[in-house]
Amino acid sequence: MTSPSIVWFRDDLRLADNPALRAAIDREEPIIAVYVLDDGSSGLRMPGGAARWWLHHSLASLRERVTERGGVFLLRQGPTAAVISELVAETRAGAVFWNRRYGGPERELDTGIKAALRQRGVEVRSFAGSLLFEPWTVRTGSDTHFSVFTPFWRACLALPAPRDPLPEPRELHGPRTAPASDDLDDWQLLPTAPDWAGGLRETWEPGEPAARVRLREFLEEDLPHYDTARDEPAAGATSLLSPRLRWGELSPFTLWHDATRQEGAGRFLSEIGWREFAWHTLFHFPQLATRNLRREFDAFPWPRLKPTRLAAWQRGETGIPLVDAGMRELWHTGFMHNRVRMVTASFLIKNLLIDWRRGEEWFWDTLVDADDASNPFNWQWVAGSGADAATYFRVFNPELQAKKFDRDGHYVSEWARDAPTEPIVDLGETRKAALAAYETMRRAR
DNA sequence: TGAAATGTTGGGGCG
DNA sequence: ACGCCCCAACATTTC
Repeated sequence: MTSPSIVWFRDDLRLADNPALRAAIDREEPIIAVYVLDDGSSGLRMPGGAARWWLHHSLASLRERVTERGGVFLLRQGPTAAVISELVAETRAGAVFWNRRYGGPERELDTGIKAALRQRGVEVRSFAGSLLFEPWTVRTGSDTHFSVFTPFWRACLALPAPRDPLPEPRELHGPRTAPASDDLDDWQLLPTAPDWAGGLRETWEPGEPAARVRLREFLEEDLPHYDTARDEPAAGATSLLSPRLRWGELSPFTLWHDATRQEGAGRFLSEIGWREFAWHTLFHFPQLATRNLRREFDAFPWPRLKPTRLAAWQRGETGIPLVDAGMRELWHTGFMHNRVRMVTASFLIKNLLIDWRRGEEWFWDTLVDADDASNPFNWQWVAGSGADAATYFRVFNPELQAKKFDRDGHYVSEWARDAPTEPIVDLGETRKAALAAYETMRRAR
């Protein structure tokens, strides 16, 4: 009589360095891998359109890899807690393992599931797989959490080094008869009418093997001049690993292990540090996507939304070349170079005076790498309302930014060749209006 | 992980 | 040779 182990996959769509999967292997019972597509009833934020496209293909890749190794990979849809509970009953599973999540609704859900299963005598264990440093382990001298990045990251680096990554299993043994699974196509994660995913297909190959290829390539070819070239959107020198980390195709432990062995990786690793900082911030402030972290920004006098301006920004029709290039890269590829993200975000917030939440929602729907922490965190960083944020009066001038970081215009001509050239707003005047609005907010305190 | 305004300095043209 | 002015180039302050 067997009592299978369930490995519940979530934001960790990989075989290598997967501690939950490792624990199941060590338990030496048949393994049932499962991914649950929640129907939204649990308060979780559903992935946006581009993210669903990625999820589909990453799941397809992982399922194939599990199957190749003799395992089973199930797809189930419904309210998460009920789905897991039913699966345990149906398979008479003796254990459920997963890697931890750090968002508010996710933690609440996972805690409840853990308690309920344990009450039924099921072994439940969760593991650290998605963050190098778990939020409750990084504390200031006065036992609070950090609100400034530099001391935060210094404190992380002073902790015991992240563990070595775990090897990828060669074989997985499933139960004699596989439980039923949904058909991935029935989940309708891919866009159909219209199919707008052509640019995504041209740009990306989701899945763990391609993630590993890109990591190798980045470390060998791009990391040596990451410090300078990373700021130039046409240089192609950024890692492009953000969606790999978002979906867990690549473990941060693997990244850490490989990068720290190379000279001059400090800058890149500190970018990984910003990802950690964003997740820690979300852990301590679960409403990050909807509420200003700095409450004084609640008094910011956002004018009534002008939908045509928001639409012009979304479509890359602002008449500002670097902004339009960025927004078109985003629409086409599901990705935008980091510096251009800052410029387009600054333009929406400070030149169009549109609430950062509208921008956050658009990026959520169009980015393949948007996650619950980094996306709202970075929007609040630009808005000035976030943790260790840019002060509001730091307004990017997209023309100057283009001059500094896209001197030859390669990026703009790649993405905004036929974009309008008449700016919808005057950069100088709108900058002044934004500073005045900021001043109004400060006086309102 | 800003930009613009304002201040300072120093070389060169010129009377 | 000198003072004056102009203005780049850089530094500092302010938003």
